[in-house]
Amino acid sequence: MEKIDLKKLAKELNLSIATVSKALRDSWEIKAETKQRVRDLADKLNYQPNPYASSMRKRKSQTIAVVIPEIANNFFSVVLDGIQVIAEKKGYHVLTYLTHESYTNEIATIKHLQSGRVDGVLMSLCSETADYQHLIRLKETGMPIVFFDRIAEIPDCPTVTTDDYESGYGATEHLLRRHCKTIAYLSLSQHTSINRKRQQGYMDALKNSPAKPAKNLAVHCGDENGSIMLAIKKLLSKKNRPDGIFASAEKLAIATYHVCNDLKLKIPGDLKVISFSNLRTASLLNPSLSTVTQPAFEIGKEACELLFRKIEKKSNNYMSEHLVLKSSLIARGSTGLDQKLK
Amino acid sequence: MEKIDLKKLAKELNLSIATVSKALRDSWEIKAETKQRVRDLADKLNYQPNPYASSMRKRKSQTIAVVIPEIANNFFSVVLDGIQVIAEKKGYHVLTYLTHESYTNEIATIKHLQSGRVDGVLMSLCSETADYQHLIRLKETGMPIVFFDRIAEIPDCPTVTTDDYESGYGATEHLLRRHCKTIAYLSLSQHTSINRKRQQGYMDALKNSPAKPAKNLAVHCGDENGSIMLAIKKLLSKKNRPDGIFASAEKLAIATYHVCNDLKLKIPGDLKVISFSNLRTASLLNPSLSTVTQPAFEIGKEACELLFRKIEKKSNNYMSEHLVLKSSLIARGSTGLDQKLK
DNA sequence: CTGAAAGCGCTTACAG
DNA sequence: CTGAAAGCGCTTACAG
Repeated sequence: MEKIDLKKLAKELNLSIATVSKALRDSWEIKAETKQRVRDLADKLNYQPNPYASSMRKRKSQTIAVVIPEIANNFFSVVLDGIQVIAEKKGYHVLTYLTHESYTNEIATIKHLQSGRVDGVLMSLCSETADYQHLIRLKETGMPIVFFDRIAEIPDCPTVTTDDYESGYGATEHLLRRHCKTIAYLSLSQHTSINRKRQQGYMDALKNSPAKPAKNLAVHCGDENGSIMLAIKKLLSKKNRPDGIFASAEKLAIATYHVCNDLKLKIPGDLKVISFSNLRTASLLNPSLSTVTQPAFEIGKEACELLFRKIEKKSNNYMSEHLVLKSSLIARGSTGLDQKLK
Repeated sequence: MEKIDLKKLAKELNLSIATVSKALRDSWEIKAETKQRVRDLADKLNYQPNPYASSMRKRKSQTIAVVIPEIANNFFSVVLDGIQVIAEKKGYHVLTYLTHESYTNEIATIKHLQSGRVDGVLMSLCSETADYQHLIRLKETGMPIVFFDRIAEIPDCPTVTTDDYESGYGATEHLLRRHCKTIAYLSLSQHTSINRKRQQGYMDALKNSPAKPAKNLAVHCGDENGSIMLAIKKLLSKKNRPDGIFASAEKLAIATYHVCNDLKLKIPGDLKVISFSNLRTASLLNPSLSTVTQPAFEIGKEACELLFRKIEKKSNNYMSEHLVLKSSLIARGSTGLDQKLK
């Protein structure tokens, strides 16, 4: 089956390429009858316009890029789902790039994105990223960029985040109410803006607590499974170990469960656990896991909608928007509250 | 910051566009000194070639499409991870399309893919797909297609699957050994080839069983969460309810856990459960879930590698390859085996 | 209402 | 070793 293009349609119809092109785009310049003939043949021969030719001519690619640290992750895969829904509605295509939490990868990807392959970028920083020069450079080429969750604060770049300070405060308060005296805040990396906010919420909640817990324990475990297990094992093996864990990422909670199994520590008896998490099985774990859950699907949708707003009124140098969505705290068995919530 | 293209580089360097282009592609026609000058300026000005212009000229897009039913799913998101790893290594870009289990969406996506937007397609069928005409048409345009997991059997299209018959047999045998008398095989949809194989394995295992379980119970629950819960609730409310569940998809097992909570049925006491699943938290569930786990990451990698082999020797009409990877059965608490496996 | 022509930013066969 | 020219498949301002 040969590839069919405008030229072939034109020849077959005894029309010029220009006329066929206009007919297919439903131009008012073309009379109805001609449009019909053209469309009929295009349908019959299953004509699909070459997107790259149009892209070049129109200088827009109908494509956006999503740059995320990883994909095999409940949070990011659901965000992506939300993004895809909006992009599809707009007739846009979605290219995905994974940085695998590596700054070097992130730089290479962002640099490539200056090529004009996409009309806009949706992005969540990798944990190593502390410097935003590569992103500022991309932005300065006129590329619309919207950050979500792990954001960079760059002028004119809209962001979608969740109420990280409040969630951090709330989760800590929850542990305090559950009578924890020593609460460890676990995070993967200390550099992200999110982490700063969550940890600040945690610290403020401790400060305001009448109970005055003994210590402010913040442990940065790194990003690798090995280092995470090790850090948590070390933490929980001490004789003055914490009696509460506030995990800022799902994998830290999972690792905590495993370590508790190994060390024969009982959750919630010996240790109460609450975690930022989008696990769909949180309520089925043993014990069910108390979570702070971010609205991942909405984050994806909102971020994508902000991006399209930015793409569509590119010239308009309007204020950038910063959307903050609410996470929800769901108390379950790991903090001693095993009422069956639906 | 203005967009920089070959023309600008050429002007700046007092060279022709052709020379600059060749220098950047390291052509032997260009002398070393010129190459250096060109590269230096390109680096300095952060030149990125317009990919769509090259694509058009070279008639390849350096892009592949991944068409999957959903993304917010442990299996598919890990497969995608594997695909991305290989694609990135090859310098290819990855477009993702979700069919959301809808045949209509699948047809529209596949039709679009005839446009030349991508050089190859990696695909897992949606559950509604029973007719392959749209795929055959795409293949006949010369598009390399590799199917994984939910495959279509189409000449010249390589496939990557797992040993579904054997896994179905093995999981059923496992339930029989755990003294189940009536085993329900739960699936989302009955049309997929995978399902046929798994179910065949299940039925043969029952047939060969000395125990002769009372019934051959295969329940097709549909794809929506509502219909799934309903079907399972109905099944487990009967007084001659099954004492074993073999779930061919993770969400069926999760629904089963929820229904058991509602109906106060104990797993594994009243009901034993084993499920195809890529849940990373299977071992932490209450009770831990016995699983048949597919090597999702490898599936993605292998499928992507097959695709590149196909893309690279397009002319060569070689035999299509059919790769079958092994799933692993991990017995846990939900079938009464709670030894802590690591 | 239709068509010739220029051009999007590249690559490559060919001439010099 | 360098460059002029054609062309990838479209779109669009312009002429008729």
